[in-house]
Amino acid sequence: MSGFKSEFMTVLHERGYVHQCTDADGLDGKAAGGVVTAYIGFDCTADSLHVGSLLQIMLLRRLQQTGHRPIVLMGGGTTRVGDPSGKDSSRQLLSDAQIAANTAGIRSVFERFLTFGDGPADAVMANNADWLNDLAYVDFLREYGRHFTINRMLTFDSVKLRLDREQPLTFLEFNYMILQAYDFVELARRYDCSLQLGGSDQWGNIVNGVELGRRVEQRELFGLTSPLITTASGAKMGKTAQGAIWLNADRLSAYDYWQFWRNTEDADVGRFLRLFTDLPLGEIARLEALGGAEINEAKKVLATAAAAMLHGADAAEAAAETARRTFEQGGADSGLPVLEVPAAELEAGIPAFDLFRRAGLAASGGEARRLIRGGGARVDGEPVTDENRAIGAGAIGPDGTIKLSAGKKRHVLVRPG
RNA sequence: GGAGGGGUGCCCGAGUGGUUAAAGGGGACGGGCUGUAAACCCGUUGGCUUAGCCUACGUUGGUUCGAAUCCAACCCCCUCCA
Repeated sequence: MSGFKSEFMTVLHERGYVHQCTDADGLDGKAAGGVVTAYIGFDCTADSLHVGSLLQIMLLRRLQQTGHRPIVLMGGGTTRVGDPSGKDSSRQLLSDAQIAANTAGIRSVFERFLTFGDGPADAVMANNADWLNDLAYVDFLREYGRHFTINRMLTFDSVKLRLDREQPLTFLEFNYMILQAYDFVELARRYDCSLQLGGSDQWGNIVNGVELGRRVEQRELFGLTSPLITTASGAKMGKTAQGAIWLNADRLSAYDYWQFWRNTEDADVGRFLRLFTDLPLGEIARLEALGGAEINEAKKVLATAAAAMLHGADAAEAAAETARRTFEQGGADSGLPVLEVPAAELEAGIPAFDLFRRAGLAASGGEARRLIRGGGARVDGEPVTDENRAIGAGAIGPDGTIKLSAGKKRHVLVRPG
Protein backbone atom coordinates (compact mmCIF):
# COMPACT_ATOMS: atom_id res chain seq x y z
CA MET A 1 0.00 0.00 0.00
CA SER A 2 2.65 2.51 0.95
CA GLY A 3 5.20 1.24 -1.49
CA PHE A 4 4.86 4.20 -3.80
CA LYS A 5 7.82 5.64 -5.63
CA SER A 6 6.38 9.08 -6.22
CA GLU A 7 6.05 11.68 -3.54
CA PHE A 8 2.66 12.60 -4.95
CA MET A 9 1.08 9.20 -4.45
CA THR A 10 2.81 8.70 -1.13
CA VAL A 11 1.49 11.94 0.28
CA LEU A 12 -2.01 11.34 -1.04
CA HIS A 13 -2.21 7.96 0.60
CA GLU A 14 -0.60 8.98 3.86
CA ARG A 15 -3.01 11.83 4.31
CA GLY A 16 -6.10 9.97 3.29
CA TYR A 17 -7.09 11.51 -0.02
CA VAL A 18 -7.51 8.38 -2.07
CA HIS A 19 -10.70 6.48 -2.61
CA GLN A 20 -10.25 4.89 -6.01
CA CYS A 21 -7.64 5.07 -8.74
CA THR A 22 -7.84 3.73 -12.26
CA ASP A 23 -4.25 2.51 -12.18
CA ALA A 24 -2.38 3.41 -9.02
CA ASP A 25 0.91 1.81 -10.02
CA GLY A 26 0.86 3.29 -13.47
CA LEU A 27 0.13 6.74 -12.12
CA ASP A 28 2.80 6.34 -9.47
CA GLY A 29 5.36 5.48 -12.10
CA LYS A 30 4.38 8.45 -14.22
CA ALA A 31 4.49 10.84 -11.28
CA ALA A 32 7.89 9.52 -10.26
CA GLY A 33 9.22 10.04 -13.74
CA GLY A 34 8.27 13.66 -14.37
CA VAL A 35 5.74 16.41 -14.04
CA VAL A 36 2.15 15.27 -14.25
CA THR A 37 -0.57 17.66 -15.28
CA ALA A 38 -3.89 17.01 -13.57
CA TYR A 39 -7.23 18.74 -13.42
CA ILE A 40 -10.42 18.99 -11.45
CA GLY A 41 -13.57 20.52 -12.80
CA PHE A 42 -15.67 22.88 -10.73
CA ASP A 43 -19.27 23.72 -11.43
CA CYS A 44 -20.22 27.36 -11.44
CA THR A 45 -23.57 26.94 -9.78
CA ALA A 46 -22.96 29.52 -7.07
CA ASP A 47 -20.78 32.58 -6.79
CA SER A 48 -18.67 30.92 -4.13
CA LEU A 49 -17.46 27.42 -3.47
CA HIS A 50 -18.03 25.91 -0.06
CA VAL A 51 -16.15 23.46 2.13
CA GLY A 52 -17.61 20.62 0.13
CA SER A 53 -15.16 21.58 -2.59
CA LEU A 54 -12.27 22.20 -0.27
CA LEU A 55 -11.06 18.64 -0.43
CA GLN A 56 -10.76 18.91 -4.20
CA ILE A 57 -8.88 22.15 -3.88
CA MET A 58 -6.53 20.52 -1.40
CA LEU A 59 -5.92 17.72 -3.87
CA LEU A 60 -4.68 20.24 -6.39
CA ARG A 61 -2.58 21.86 -3.69
CA ARG A 62 -0.92 18.55 -2.82
CA LEU A 63 -0.34 17.96 -6.50
CA GLN A 64 1.47 21.24 -6.83
CA GLN A 65 3.35 20.77 -3.56
CA THR A 66 4.78 17.56 -4.89
CA GLY A 67 6.03 19.17 -8.07
CA HIS A 68 3.18 18.70 -10.52
CA ARG A 69 0.95 21.00 -12.48
CA PRO A 70 -2.68 21.60 -11.51
CA ILE A 71 -5.36 22.78 -13.87
CA VAL A 72 -8.45 24.36 -12.40
CA LEU A 73 -11.21 23.78 -14.88
CA MET A 74 -14.12 26.13 -14.52
CA GLY A 75 -17.25 24.44 -15.77
CA GLY A 76 -18.54 27.43 -17.66
CA GLY A 77 -19.80 25.13 -20.37
CA THR A 78 -20.93 22.12 -18.40
CA THR A 79 -22.79 24.25 -15.89
CA ARG A 80 -25.05 25.23 -18.77
CA VAL A 81 -26.07 21.58 -18.92
CA GLY A 82 -26.18 20.57 -15.27
CA ASP A 83 -24.76 17.50 -13.60
CA PRO A 84 -27.50 14.98 -12.86
CA SER A 85 -25.59 13.20 -10.12
CA GLY A 86 -27.33 12.59 -6.85
CA LYS A 87 -30.17 15.05 -6.87
CA ASP A 88 -33.65 13.83 -7.55
CA SER A 89 -34.79 16.65 -9.70
CA SER A 90 -33.05 18.62 -12.37
CA ARG A 91 -31.16 21.67 -11.35
CA GLN A 92 -32.56 24.93 -12.39
CA LEU A 93 -30.88 26.15 -15.49
CA LEU A 94 -28.70 29.15 -14.88
CA SER A 95 -28.48 32.05 -17.25
CA ASP A 96 -25.19 32.64 -19.01
CA ALA A 97 -24.79 35.93 -17.20
CA GLN A 98 -25.21 34.19 -13.88
CA ILE A 99 -22.67 31.56 -14.80
CA ALA A 100 -20.17 34.22 -15.80
CA ALA A 101 -20.69 36.02 -12.51
CA ASN A 102 -20.33 32.79 -10.57
CA THR A 103 -17.16 31.90 -12.40
CA ALA A 104 -15.66 35.22 -11.46
CA GLY A 105 -16.65 34.76 -7.84
CA ILE A 106 -15.10 31.34 -7.58
CA ARG A 107 -11.81 32.13 -9.28
CA SER A 108 -10.21 34.16 -6.55
CA VAL A 109 -10.32 31.40 -3.99
CA PHE A 110 -7.90 29.25 -5.93
CA GLU A 111 -5.19 31.84 -5.71
CA ARG A 112 -5.12 31.21 -1.98
CA PHE A 113 -4.29 27.58 -2.44
CA LEU A 114 -2.33 27.42 -5.65
CA THR A 115 0.43 29.33 -7.40
CA PHE A 116 -0.54 30.39 -10.88
CA GLY A 117 1.89 31.31 -13.59
CA ASP A 118 3.84 29.99 -16.56
CA GLY A 119 6.37 27.76 -14.83
CA PRO A 120 6.35 24.00 -15.28
CA ALA A 121 4.44 23.36 -12.06
CA ASP A 122 2.46 26.59 -12.02
CA ALA A 123 -1.28 26.23 -11.94
CA VAL A 124 -3.44 26.95 -14.94
CA MET A 125 -7.02 28.17 -15.05
CA ALA A 126 -9.14 26.85 -17.89
CA ASN A 127 -12.80 27.11 -18.80
CA ASN A 128 -14.59 24.43 -20.74
CA ALA A 129 -16.92 27.01 -22.23
CA ASP A 130 -13.96 27.70 -24.52
CA TRP A 131 -14.43 24.42 -26.35
CA LEU A 132 -17.93 23.31 -25.45
CA ASN A 133 -19.90 26.37 -26.46
CA ASP A 134 -19.06 26.11 -30.12
CA LEU A 135 -19.32 22.39 -30.63
CA ALA A 136 -21.00 21.40 -33.86
CA TYR A 137 -23.69 18.96 -32.84
CA VAL A 138 -23.54 16.44 -35.64
CA ASP A 139 -19.78 16.49 -35.92
CA PHE A 140 -19.51 15.93 -32.22
CA LEU A 141 -21.96 13.06 -32.30
CA ARG A 142 -20.13 11.35 -35.12
CA GLU A 143 -16.73 11.76 -33.60
CA TYR A 144 -17.43 11.12 -29.93
CA GLY A 145 -21.00 9.97 -29.57
CA ARG A 146 -20.20 6.66 -31.20
CA HIS A 147 -17.89 5.78 -28.32
CA PHE A 148 -20.67 5.86 -25.79
CA THR A 149 -23.30 3.19 -25.50
CA ILE A 150 -26.60 3.91 -23.88
CA ASN A 151 -26.43 0.48 -22.30
CA ARG A 152 -23.36 1.52 -20.40
CA MET A 153 -24.51 4.98 -19.53
CA LEU A 154 -27.63 3.56 -17.97
CA THR A 155 -25.49 1.65 -15.50
CA PHE A 156 -23.92 4.77 -14.01
CA ASP A 157 -25.09 5.62 -10.55
CA SER A 158 -26.02 9.16 -11.40
CA VAL A 159 -28.41 7.88 -14.04
CA LYS A 160 -29.52 4.72 -12.31
CA LEU A 161 -30.46 6.57 -9.16
CA ARG A 162 -32.83 8.80 -11.05
CA LEU A 163 -34.39 5.96 -12.98
CA ASP A 164 -34.76 3.73 -9.96
CA ARG A 165 -36.54 6.44 -8.08
CA GLU A 166 -38.70 7.14 -11.08
CA GLN A 167 -37.47 10.69 -11.25
CA PRO A 168 -37.19 12.29 -14.64
CA LEU A 169 -33.80 12.63 -16.24
CA THR A 170 -33.71 14.92 -19.22
CA PHE A 171 -31.65 14.29 -22.31
CA LEU A 172 -29.85 17.51 -21.55
CA GLU A 173 -28.54 16.21 -18.26
CA PHE A 174 -27.95 12.81 -19.73
CA ASN A 175 -25.33 14.45 -21.94
CA TYR A 176 -23.37 15.86 -19.06
CA MET A 177 -21.18 12.81 -18.69
CA ILE A 178 -20.28 12.86 -22.35
CA LEU A 179 -19.24 16.47 -22.17
CA GLN A 180 -17.16 15.84 -19.08
CA ALA A 181 -15.42 12.94 -20.77
CA TYR A 182 -14.74 15.19 -23.71
CA ASP A 183 -13.28 17.81 -21.38
CA PHE A 184 -10.61 15.39 -20.31
CA VAL A 185 -9.66 14.63 -23.89
CA GLU A 186 -9.57 18.31 -24.75
CA LEU A 187 -7.35 19.08 -21.76
CA ALA A 188 -5.07 16.23 -22.71
CA ARG A 189 -4.64 17.78 -26.15
CA ARG A 190 -4.24 21.34 -24.99
CA TYR A 191 -2.19 20.89 -21.86
CA ASP A 192 -0.97 17.32 -22.01
CA CYS A 193 -3.17 16.71 -19.00
CA SER A 194 -3.15 13.05 -18.04
CA LEU A 195 -4.94 12.86 -14.73
CA GLN A 196 -8.40 13.82 -13.58
CA LEU A 197 -9.05 14.14 -9.88
CA GLY A 198 -12.43 14.42 -8.25
CA GLY A 199 -14.81 13.29 -5.56
CA SER A 200 -15.96 9.70 -5.42
CA ASP A 201 -19.25 10.69 -7.02
CA GLN A 202 -17.29 11.63 -10.12
CA TRP A 203 -15.82 8.17 -10.63
CA GLY A 204 -18.11 7.24 -13.47
CA ASN A 205 -17.55 10.50 -15.27
CA ILE A 206 -13.82 10.23 -14.81
CA VAL A 207 -13.63 6.69 -16.10
CA ASN A 208 -15.58 7.79 -19.15
CA GLY A 209 -12.97 10.41 -19.85
CA VAL A 210 -10.11 7.97 -19.41
CA GLU A 211 -11.71 5.58 -21.86
CA LEU A 212 -12.58 8.23 -24.36
CA GLY A 213 -8.97 9.41 -24.28
CA ARG A 214 -7.75 5.94 -25.07
CA ARG A 215 -10.19 5.47 -27.90
CA VAL A 216 -9.89 8.70 -29.76
CA GLU A 217 -6.38 9.78 -28.86
CA GLN A 218 -4.67 6.54 -27.88
CA ARG A 219 -3.54 8.34 -24.78
CA GLU A 220 -3.07 6.77 -21.42
CA LEU A 221 -5.07 8.82 -18.96
CA PHE A 222 -5.55 8.32 -15.25
CA GLY A 223 -8.32 9.00 -12.79
CA LEU A 224 -8.22 9.27 -9.04
CA THR A 225 -11.05 10.03 -6.68
CA SER A 226 -11.16 11.18 -3.08
CA PRO A 227 -13.52 9.73 -0.49
CA LEU A 228 -16.75 11.45 0.41
CA ILE A 229 -16.03 13.27 3.62
CA THR A 230 -18.62 12.88 6.30
CA THR A 231 -18.30 13.71 9.96
CA ALA A 232 -17.66 10.91 12.39
CA SER A 233 -21.35 10.87 13.26
CA GLY A 234 -22.27 10.40 9.65
CA ALA A 235 -23.46 13.83 8.62
CA LYS A 236 -22.38 15.34 5.37
CA MET A 237 -19.62 17.77 6.03
CA GLY A 238 -20.10 21.46 5.67
CA LYS A 239 -23.74 21.96 6.46
CA THR A 240 -24.14 23.62 9.80
CA ALA A 241 -26.10 26.18 11.70
CA GLN A 242 -26.02 29.08 9.32
CA GLY A 243 -26.16 27.00 6.17
CA ALA A 244 -23.31 26.28 3.85
CA ILE A 245 -19.74 27.04 4.84
CA TRP A 246 -18.73 29.33 2.03
CA LEU A 247 -15.16 29.97 1.10
CA ASN A 248 -15.57 33.54 -0.12
CA ALA A 249 -14.96 36.04 2.64
CA ASP A 250 -17.96 38.13 1.69
CA ARG A 251 -20.21 35.13 2.17
CA LEU A 252 -18.71 33.84 5.40
CA SER A 253 -16.38 35.76 7.66
CA ALA A 254 -12.99 34.46 8.69
CA TYR A 255 -14.33 34.27 12.23
CA ASP A 256 -17.24 32.02 11.25
CA TYR A 257 -14.93 29.93 9.13
CA TRP A 258 -12.60 29.53 12.08
CA GLN A 259 -15.57 28.59 14.25
CA PHE A 260 -16.64 25.95 11.78
CA TRP A 261 -13.33 24.14 12.18
CA ARG A 262 -13.22 24.75 15.91
CA ASN A 263 -16.49 22.82 16.23
CA THR A 264 -15.13 19.72 14.58
CA GLU A 265 -16.12 16.48 16.27
CA ASP A 266 -13.41 14.88 18.38
CA ALA A 267 -13.17 11.84 16.20
CA ASP A 268 -12.58 13.92 13.09
CA VAL A 269 -9.74 16.12 14.26
CA GLY A 270 -6.85 13.98 13.07
CA ARG A 271 -8.41 13.23 9.74
CA PHE A 272 -9.25 16.85 9.08
CA LEU A 273 -5.79 18.01 10.09
CA ARG A 274 -4.29 15.63 7.55
CA LEU A 275 -6.70 16.63 4.82
CA PHE A 276 -7.12 20.33 5.33
CA THR A 277 -3.86 21.62 6.76
CA ASP A 278 -0.22 21.42 5.78
CA LEU A 279 0.94 20.40 9.26
CA PRO A 280 3.49 17.57 9.23
CA LEU A 281 2.11 14.14 9.99
CA GLY A 282 4.18 13.77 13.16
CA GLU A 283 2.71 16.92 14.61
CA ILE A 284 -0.77 15.80 13.66
CA ALA A 285 -0.26 12.44 15.33
CA ARG A 286 0.69 14.23 18.52
CA LEU A 287 -2.35 16.51 18.43
CA GLU A 288 -4.66 13.67 17.57
CA ALA A 289 -3.54 11.72 20.60
CA LEU A 290 -4.72 14.40 23.01
CA GLY A 291 -7.52 13.03 25.11
CA GLY A 292 -10.65 14.46 26.68
CA ALA A 293 -10.95 18.21 26.80
CA GLU A 294 -7.36 18.57 25.64
CA ILE A 295 -8.43 17.71 22.15
CA ASN A 296 -9.77 21.25 22.07
CA GLU A 297 -6.21 22.45 21.67
CA ALA A 298 -5.94 20.38 18.53
CA LYS A 299 -9.19 21.87 17.27
CA LYS A 300 -7.83 25.35 17.73
CA VAL A 301 -4.73 24.43 15.78
CA LEU A 302 -6.91 23.00 13.05
CA ALA A 303 -9.14 26.06 12.97
CA THR A 304 -6.28 28.51 12.83
CA ALA A 305 -4.36 26.56 10.21
CA ALA A 306 -7.38 26.10 7.98
CA ALA A 307 -8.49 29.70 8.35
CA ALA A 308 -4.97 30.96 7.66
CA MET A 309 -4.81 29.03 4.43
CA LEU A 310 -8.01 30.60 3.16
CA HIS A 311 -8.09 34.03 4.75
CA GLY A 312 -4.46 34.65 5.63
CA ALA A 313 -2.54 34.28 8.87
CA ASP A 314 -3.58 37.65 10.25
CA ALA A 315 -7.27 37.04 9.80
CA ALA A 316 -6.91 33.58 11.31
CA GLU A 317 -5.10 34.90 14.36
CA ALA A 318 -7.70 37.62 14.79
CA ALA A 319 -10.47 35.03 14.62
CA ALA A 320 -8.71 32.87 17.18
CA GLU A 321 -8.33 35.86 19.46
CA THR A 322 -11.96 36.87 19.08
CA ALA A 323 -13.00 33.35 19.94
CA ARG A 324 -10.72 33.29 22.94
CA ARG A 325 -12.18 36.50 24.37
CA THR A 326 -15.72 35.47 23.59
CA PHE A 327 -15.63 31.95 24.90
CA GLU A 328 -12.84 31.79 27.41
CA GLN A 329 -13.45 35.18 28.97
CA GLY A 330 -17.11 35.52 28.20
CA GLY A 331 -16.75 39.09 27.08
CA ALA A 332 -17.52 40.86 23.89
CA ASP A 333 -14.95 41.39 21.21
CA SER A 334 -14.80 43.75 18.30
CA GLY A 335 -14.11 40.81 16.02
CA LEU A 336 -17.70 39.65 16.33
CA PRO A 337 -20.20 40.59 13.65
CA VAL A 338 -21.55 44.10 14.16
CA LEU A 339 -25.01 45.48 13.50
CA GLU A 340 -25.20 49.23 13.23
CA VAL A 341 -28.43 50.80 14.32
CA PRO A 342 -29.26 54.49 13.89
CA ALA A 343 -28.55 56.17 17.19
CA ALA A 344 -31.96 57.82 17.31
CA GLU A 345 -33.71 54.49 16.94
CA LEU A 346 -31.62 52.94 19.63
CA GLU A 347 -32.31 55.90 21.86
CA ALA A 348 -36.03 55.21 21.50
CA GLY A 349 -35.56 51.53 22.19
CA ILE A 350 -36.18 48.56 19.94
CA PRO A 351 -38.30 45.55 20.94
CA ALA A 352 -36.01 42.67 21.82
CA PHE A 353 -37.46 40.26 19.29
CA ASP A 354 -37.05 42.77 16.50
CA LEU A 355 -33.48 43.51 17.43
CA PHE A 356 -32.58 39.84 17.32
CA ARG A 357 -34.20 39.54 13.95
CA ARG A 358 -32.35 42.55 12.60
CA ALA A 359 -29.07 41.20 13.93
CA GLY A 360 -29.59 38.10 11.83
CA LEU A 361 -29.84 35.86 14.87
CA ALA A 362 -33.36 34.88 13.86
CA ALA A 363 -34.85 34.64 10.40
CA SER A 364 -38.19 36.15 11.32
CA GLY A 365 -39.88 37.92 14.16
CA GLY A 366 -41.65 34.71 15.10
CA GLU A 367 -38.41 32.80 15.24
CA ALA A 368 -36.92 35.52 17.41
CA ARG A 369 -39.86 35.32 19.79
CA ARG A 370 -39.48 31.57 20.02
CA LEU A 371 -35.79 31.95 20.69
CA ILE A 372 -36.58 34.30 23.56
CA ARG A 373 -39.35 32.09 24.95
CA GLY A 374 -37.00 29.15 24.81
CA GLY A 375 -34.50 31.04 26.92
CA GLY A 376 -31.81 31.10 24.26
CA ALA A 377 -31.59 34.85 23.78
CA ARG A 378 -29.31 37.00 25.89
CA VAL A 379 -28.37 40.65 26.00
CA ASP A 380 -24.92 41.23 27.44
CA GLY A 381 -25.07 37.76 28.90
CA GLU A 382 -28.41 38.24 30.65
CA PRO A 383 -31.31 36.11 29.40
CA VAL A 384 -34.11 38.08 27.80
CA THR A 385 -37.39 37.27 29.48
CA ASP A 386 -39.77 39.64 27.74
CA GLU A 387 -39.77 39.40 23.99
CA ASN A 388 -41.22 42.88 23.64
CA ARG A 389 -38.88 44.56 26.05
CA ALA A 390 -37.33 47.64 24.54
CA ILE A 391 -33.59 47.44 24.23
CA GLY A 392 -32.24 50.94 24.12
CA ALA A 393 -29.29 53.14 24.76
CA GLY A 394 -29.33 52.12 28.39
CA ALA A 395 -28.06 48.68 27.47
CA ILE A 396 -24.93 49.99 25.80
CA GLY A 397 -21.90 48.82 27.70
CA PRO A 398 -18.65 50.63 28.42
CA ASP A 399 -17.24 49.55 25.08
CA GLY A 400 -20.05 51.29 23.25
CA THR A 401 -21.88 48.16 22.13
CA ILE A 402 -24.67 45.82 23.12
CA LYS A 403 -23.84 42.14 22.85
CA LEU A 404 -26.67 39.95 21.65
CA SER A 405 -26.34 36.18 21.93
CA ALA A 406 -28.45 33.40 20.48
CA GLY A 407 -27.39 30.25 22.18
CA LYS A 408 -23.82 29.94 23.30
CA LYS A 409 -22.12 30.33 20.02
CA ARG A 410 -23.83 32.99 17.99
CA HIS A 411 -23.11 36.55 18.98
CA VAL A 412 -23.63 39.94 17.39
CA LEU A 413 -22.61 43.35 18.62
CA VAL A 414 -25.07 46.19 18.24
CA ARG A 415 -23.62 49.63 17.88
CA PRO A 416 -25.22 53.01 17.37
CA GLY A 417 -24.23 54.27 13.97
C1' G B 1 -54.71 8.91 -27.74
C1' G B 2 -56.95 5.25 -23.77
C1' A B 3 -56.98 3.27 -18.50
C1' G B 4 -55.27 3.84 -13.64
C1' G B 5 -52.24 6.19 -9.64
C1' G B 6 -50.34 10.67 -7.62
C1' G B 7 -49.05 16.16 -6.47
C1' U B 8 -49.40 17.97 1.60
C1' G B 9 -45.17 22.27 5.68
C1' C B 10 -37.27 22.66 4.77
C1' C B 11 -37.37 17.07 3.34
C1' C B 12 -39.89 12.27 3.81
C1' G B 13 -44.72 11.05 4.97
C1' A B 14 -49.97 10.54 7.55
C1' G B 15 -54.54 12.62 6.95
C1' U B 16 -60.57 11.58 2.66
C1' G B 17 -66.06 17.29 5.49
C1' G B 18 -65.47 20.20 11.43
C1' U B 19 -61.44 21.01 18.38
C1' U B 20 -56.15 20.56 11.47
C1' A B 21 -51.26 25.65 11.16
C1' A B 22 -52.23 19.91 9.63
C1' A B 23 -49.97 12.97 13.10
C1' G B 24 -45.10 10.69 12.80
C1' G B 25 -40.02 10.78 11.36
C1' G B 26 -35.68 13.44 9.56
C1' G B 27 -33.27 17.97 9.53
C1' A B 28 -32.70 22.65 11.89
C1' C B 29 -32.78 25.93 16.16
C1' G B 30 -32.94 26.55 21.61
C1' G B 31 -32.34 24.36 26.68
C1' G B 32 -29.95 20.45 29.92
C1' C B 33 -25.40 17.41 30.44
C1' U B 34 -20.23 18.60 28.82
C1' G B 35 -15.05 20.36 26.73
C1' U B 36 -17.68 26.02 21.86
C1' A B 37 -17.33 17.87 20.65
C1' A B 38 -20.24 13.35 20.04
C1' A B 39 -24.14 10.53 22.29
C1' C B 40 -28.36 11.21 25.27
C1' C B 41 -32.77 13.92 27.50
C1' C B 42 -36.34 18.13 27.01
C1' G B 43 -38.59 22.08 24.13
C1' U B 44 -39.50 24.73 19.54
C1' U B 45 -40.07 24.44 14.30
C1' G B 46 -45.69 29.30 8.41
C1' G B 47 -45.95 34.88 8.85
C1' C B 48 -47.37 39.26 11.54
C1' U B 49 -48.37 45.03 14.71
C1' U B 50 -48.77 37.41 18.66
C1' A B 51 -54.55 36.33 24.48
C1' G B 52 -55.70 38.38 18.01
C1' C B 53 -55.13 38.42 12.79
C1' C B 54 -53.37 36.72 7.98
C1' U B 55 -51.62 33.14 4.56
C1' A B 56 -51.17 27.70 3.62
C1' C B 57 -52.13 21.11 1.55
C1' G B 58 -50.32 21.57 -7.62
C1' U B 59 -53.60 25.89 -10.15
C1' U B 60 -58.43 28.10 -10.81
C1' G B 61 -63.40 28.01 -9.85
C1' G B 62 -67.70 25.53 -7.32
C1' U B 63 -70.70 22.77 -3.35
C1' U B 64 -71.17 23.58 2.07
C1' C B 65 -72.58 26.95 8.13
C1' G B 66 -67.62 24.75 7.48
C1' A B 67 -62.88 21.67 2.68
C1' A B 68 -56.16 19.46 2.59
C1' U B 69 -60.50 16.36 2.57
C1' C B 70 -66.50 16.56 -2.01
C1' C B 71 -67.27 18.43 -7.46
C1' A B 72 -65.37 20.66 -12.26
C1' A B 73 -61.66 22.38 -15.40
C1' C B 74 -56.57 23.01 -16.06
C1' C B 75 -51.10 22.08 -15.16
C1' C B 76 -47.30 18.57 -13.84
C1' C B 77 -45.38 13.52 -12.54
C1' C B 78 -45.68 8.06 -12.56
C1' U B 79 -47.50 3.09 -14.34
C1' C B 80 -49.86 0.08 -18.00
C1' C B 81 -52.11 -0.14 -22.93
C1' A B 82 -52.05 2.02 -28.16
